[in-house]
Amino acid sequence: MHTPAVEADLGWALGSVFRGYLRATGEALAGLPGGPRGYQVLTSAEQGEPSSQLALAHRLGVDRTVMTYLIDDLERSGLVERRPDPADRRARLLSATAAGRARLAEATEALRRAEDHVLAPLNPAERDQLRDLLRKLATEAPGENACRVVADVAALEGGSC
Amino acid sequence: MHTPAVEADLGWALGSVFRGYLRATGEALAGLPGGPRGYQVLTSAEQGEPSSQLALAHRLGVDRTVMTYLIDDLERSGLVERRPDPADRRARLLSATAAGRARLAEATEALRRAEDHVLAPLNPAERDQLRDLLRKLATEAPGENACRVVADVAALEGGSC
DNA sequence: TATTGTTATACTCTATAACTATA
DNA sequence: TATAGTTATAGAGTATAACAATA
Repeated sequence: MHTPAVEADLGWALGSVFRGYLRATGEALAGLPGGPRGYQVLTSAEQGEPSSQLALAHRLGVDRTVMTYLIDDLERSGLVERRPDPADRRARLLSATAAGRARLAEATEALRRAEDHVLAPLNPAERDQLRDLLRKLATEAPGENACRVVADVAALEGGSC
Repeated sequence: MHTPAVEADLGWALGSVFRGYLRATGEALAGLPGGPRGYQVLTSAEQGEPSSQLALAHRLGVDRTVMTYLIDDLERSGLVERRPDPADRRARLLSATAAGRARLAEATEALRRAEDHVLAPLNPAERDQLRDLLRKLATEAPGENACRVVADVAALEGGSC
């Protein structure tokens, strides 16, 4: 065959695209603490979503300790603020500062250009297709959001989480 | 808006899908040295592609030192063999052993089931679409295969690598 | 007793630098 | 001199465990 087997592997393609995305956005988000992850935290903070650090950590697929470090860096840079949640004083409410909102706007624009670069081989219709398919997969993936992450082979073989 | 901003981010979707893929395949390929990466190396070795470790490392997006460790583990498990290339005795030719080919066949089947699990939210047509789009993106990405990986903002802004 | 967040620690993965052997 | 591969070392990123505060 002409196409080597590795190039036909879904995992290879996925990893390859992901690396390309991280490289492009790493340049676009240079200086923003946490890179793409920091951007996502900043986005969430700016939205003022009433989610705890723990809930946000789950959505972003990171450990809660990693979330602490991420927010530490963003707070040190004056982009976000932590306040105790009046309703549950164990939890912290995250909010973006004025500087954070400004930085987010810049980052969003830089990110848009970087994504255009990454998606360059696809035409506009294909780009929309890819975004839709990935979003669908990410939001409806079994075990990712619907269920909690459990490394259970039986569940994997089963079907409904 | 109802859909929180993070879920609309391409990077979030890509990372989320990639994590789900790694988790599912991590279970499917349990015991195979190197996991998905080891599978890709084994695949390449079985194909008998006349590529050096260095060339393979580039295709897989890893450092050449990582490739050494990967092959070390696969060789220790008796799945692949290294032989000096007669044409260039600095280089090594990789080949799969009988055990390696058998293990690859098992792994391929396990991987197929894991991918079905990961792609469960998509219908058959959508799965094909996603595979095609990712493959197109991975093989035609600027700076990934066509050009060498260089962290050059000017090139990024430019267009042709 | 369970949970949120933090800290300290350890581990894994990956990259850097120096080396050998070939070219 | 440059390149393929290896090794040792260092670094980034991540997870584990113990702790404080609160529920």
